[in-house]
Amino acid sequence: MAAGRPTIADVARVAQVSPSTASVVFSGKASVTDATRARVLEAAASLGYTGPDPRAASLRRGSSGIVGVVFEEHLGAAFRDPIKAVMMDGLAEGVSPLGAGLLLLRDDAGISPDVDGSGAGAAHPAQSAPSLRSAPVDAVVLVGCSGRLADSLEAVRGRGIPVVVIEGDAGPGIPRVELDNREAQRHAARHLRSLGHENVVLLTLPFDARRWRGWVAPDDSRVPVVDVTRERLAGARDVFPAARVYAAGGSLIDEGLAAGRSILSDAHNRPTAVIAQSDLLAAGVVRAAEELGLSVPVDVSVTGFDGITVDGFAPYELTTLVQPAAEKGRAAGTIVTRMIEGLDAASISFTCTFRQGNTTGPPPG
Amino acid sequence: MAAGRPTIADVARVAQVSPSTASVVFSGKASVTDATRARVLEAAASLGYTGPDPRAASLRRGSSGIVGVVFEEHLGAAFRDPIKAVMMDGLAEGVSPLGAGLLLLRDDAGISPDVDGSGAGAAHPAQSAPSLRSAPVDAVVLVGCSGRLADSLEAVRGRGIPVVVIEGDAGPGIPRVELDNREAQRHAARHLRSLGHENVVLLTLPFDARRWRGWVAPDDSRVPVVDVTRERLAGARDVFPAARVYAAGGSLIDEGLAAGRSILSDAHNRPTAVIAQSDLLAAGVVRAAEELGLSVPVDVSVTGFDGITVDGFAPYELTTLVQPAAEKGRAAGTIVTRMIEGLDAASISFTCTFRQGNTTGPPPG
DNA sequence: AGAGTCTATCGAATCGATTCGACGCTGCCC
DNA sequence: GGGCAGCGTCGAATCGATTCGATAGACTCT
Repeated sequence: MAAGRPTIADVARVAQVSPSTASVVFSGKASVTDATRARVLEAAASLGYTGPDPRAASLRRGSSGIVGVVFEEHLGAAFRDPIKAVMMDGLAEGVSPLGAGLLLLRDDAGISPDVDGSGAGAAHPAQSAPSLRSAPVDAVVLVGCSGRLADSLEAVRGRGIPVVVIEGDAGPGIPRVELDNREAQRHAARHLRSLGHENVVLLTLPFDARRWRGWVAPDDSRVPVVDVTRERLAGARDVFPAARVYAAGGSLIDEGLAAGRSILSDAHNRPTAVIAQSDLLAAGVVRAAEELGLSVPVDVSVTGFDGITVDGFAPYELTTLVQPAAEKGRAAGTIVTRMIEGLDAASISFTCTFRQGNTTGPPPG
Repeated sequence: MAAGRPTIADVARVAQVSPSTASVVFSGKASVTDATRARVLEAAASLGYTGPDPRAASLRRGSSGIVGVVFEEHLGAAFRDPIKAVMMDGLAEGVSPLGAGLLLLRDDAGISPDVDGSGAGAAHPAQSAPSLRSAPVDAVVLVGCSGRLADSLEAVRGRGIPVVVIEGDAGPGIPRVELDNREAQRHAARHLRSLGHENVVLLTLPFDARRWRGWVAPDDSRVPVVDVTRERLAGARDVFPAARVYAAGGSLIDEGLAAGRSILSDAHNRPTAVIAQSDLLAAGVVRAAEELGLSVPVDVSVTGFDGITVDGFAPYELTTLVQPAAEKGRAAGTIVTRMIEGLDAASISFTCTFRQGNTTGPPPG
């Protein structure tokens, strides 16, 4: 009689109700007599029916309850960044009114869909990467997207799916969740200048996906393609236009430590302050200073960026710019929620809060 | 003419082919004349058709290309654990032959589906949490699941969806990806004993979801409900049955630091070695020792667990048990892939590698 | 008591694509 | 030249649930 899994039609038949009624029992979209409900539930139990097939439901309803989150890097790398982790938490919360799950996607997708047109031979199955195109998402959130995947994005938008970008630019018409990176970094720089610092080094996040590290020569015209790096760098230069620049290979204490050694080891040309573009980098610089027998903030001042709790960094408390990471995620969630509901939503910009810790002070001597 | 988004039928009509042919052009499942393909593609372009609707496709094909990953904690918390982050990377790789994305789900779902039966008044829309039941997944991976959500799990299995558990027990018949936690921890303990240690303290991961911290009295009969904690504890006790036990509130350097202060501060009853259940905890204990003017490994030995690179911990190199985190994830991916293909797959157990660092040595005196 | 208002249930259409078997056509080979 | 193989295309059935409008019956209000 029944082949394969039971369907709601089978349940309806056994319970002697119409499929519509059975459906309603599971969705709760209309009222049903207790007796009817009981009969349907009983029938479902006897058949081993465990609820409506999500695939069929999402086709009919036109929505899947899934929000895609696109990263530009290895998933593992994304999760190791504390800011992104917190942001994901906020995002999960922000989309929860949709009853939505988060679908993780890497940004390397977007290869054109037409496969080999070779006539002869068995066509290879052509492994499809998990792609924006083929994912049943109700909305998409791009995290620091790098601008390629433009075609996938176009396809998604063509399907009428809302898209939001967090800290990045995905072209006109796509709402963004932004941070006042430049203004905030300027604030920290002014703080240092008002303390009397003049010889300052800027320690930046990676300039591009290649993540090379080292001094950036003054005549080097390379501009960071990573938005965050570029904006924070600009903010620091607003105050210290001539400051030397050192690029780190990533946001890690160990990267900051290595960079700090390079930056601070030359006693002749040692800066009195280092402006780091992340708290982890800053923590590394502080470690490097310790190693070299320098005292923070007496011999050298260090500022961070992010406002996270650096695990294992106590009793230091970084002078830093606290960014509302969870709020950023939540806002992205709220925006896509609004867009799904047909309301159109504008970009939103968040502001960092300057927090004075114990890693900055007047320059020595 | 056309209302709403164009469908493949519209494209077919414009291209003057049958829907089946148009479908084939996009899926590549059969061969098509170049001319025909071109006509279809052109028609699609002119209509703004960006490819098949994933919802419809997944209904018909019976699979969505999505693997659900269920965590027992806040998403953010999960990502901050380096082991989980690496494991996710491996998992992403392991499921990539499916062309699958990873759907993040929290474990708090599974509330019964029958909503309020109140007759009067407008029924509240009853926000549905993103749930295992309602997610269009082809397979499910449980990460350290805590055993509730048994009902959701039952529903999923009832639908014939493969389930795998990483480090946990989800009942009989569910394949597991395991680690030789007990054996590995025993190895580390024996290493310490062979060095001559006798007064050892065990610093554990949380016992349960409440995450209380502090000494566990010898007569305390509480058994950790968390598998990992329990097994590693058992392994250490195999060698040091009488060792004192201190539970941490989480796997963090700061937790290890706080615990380390408690454990090491009493000069009268100071252990000569601490067996920590994670590298981050161990790093914290080393920091605590430093703070107290103790030298590691001269005054006190410390072992960790996991084999991660603790950011900012150099030049120390923990004596620890290296677990193949990425392989664990990849194996889970492989298993669900096999199960989806109808092959049945057995549980798999991984082995940790003992790595001698510079944080263990003979006891003082 | 009659008219009006709910309420529970039902039927049938619909969501959009995929797929399998059939069919005609071209070209090859003996 | 006739039969056979193979390839490209088509039709029609199917995946499983949701939802809208209709209907019949029960209840309320004056």
